[in-house]
Amino acid sequence: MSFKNQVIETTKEIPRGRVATYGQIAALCGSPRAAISVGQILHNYLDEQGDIPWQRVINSKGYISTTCLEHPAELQASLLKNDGVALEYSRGLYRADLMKYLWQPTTKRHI
DNA sequence: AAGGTGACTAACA
DNA sequence: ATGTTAGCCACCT
Repeated sequence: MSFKNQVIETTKEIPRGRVATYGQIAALCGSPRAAISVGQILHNYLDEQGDIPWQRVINSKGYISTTCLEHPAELQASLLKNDGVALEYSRGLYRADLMKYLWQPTTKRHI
C-alpha cells in the first residue's frame, strides 16, 4: 500500500472529538519525517474525493495550519467544533489543546 | 524522469 | 518569547 493511501486510511481512523498532528500521521504510516507530505496528500485528496475527516489533522503545536483557500481555517475550525473539539482563537489563529484532544492510537494498527 | 512544491518541524538567532 | 532557516520527503507535473 502506498504511503498516500496509508495516510488516507489512517486519517479516516481518527475518531470524532480528537485530533492528530501531521507528524503523527506520517509516523504511523512509516515515514516519521514526511509530515509535510501528509499535508500535500490531504490537500490533493480533498480536491478529488473529499470524503475524509481532514479537519482532525493539525500541526505539532495544535494550530490549524491550512492555507488552502477552498478549505480555509475558518471551515476547519467549524468542523472541529462540530466534532466537539474546543478551540482557542487568538491573533487570527485557531488552536486546539493537544494535551486534551490528541488522538492516542491504541487498537488496530495495520502497517 | 527530474525537479519544483508545500495544510511540516525542530532548531536557531 | 517570537521570528527565521534549513532539512525533509512524497506528491504532482
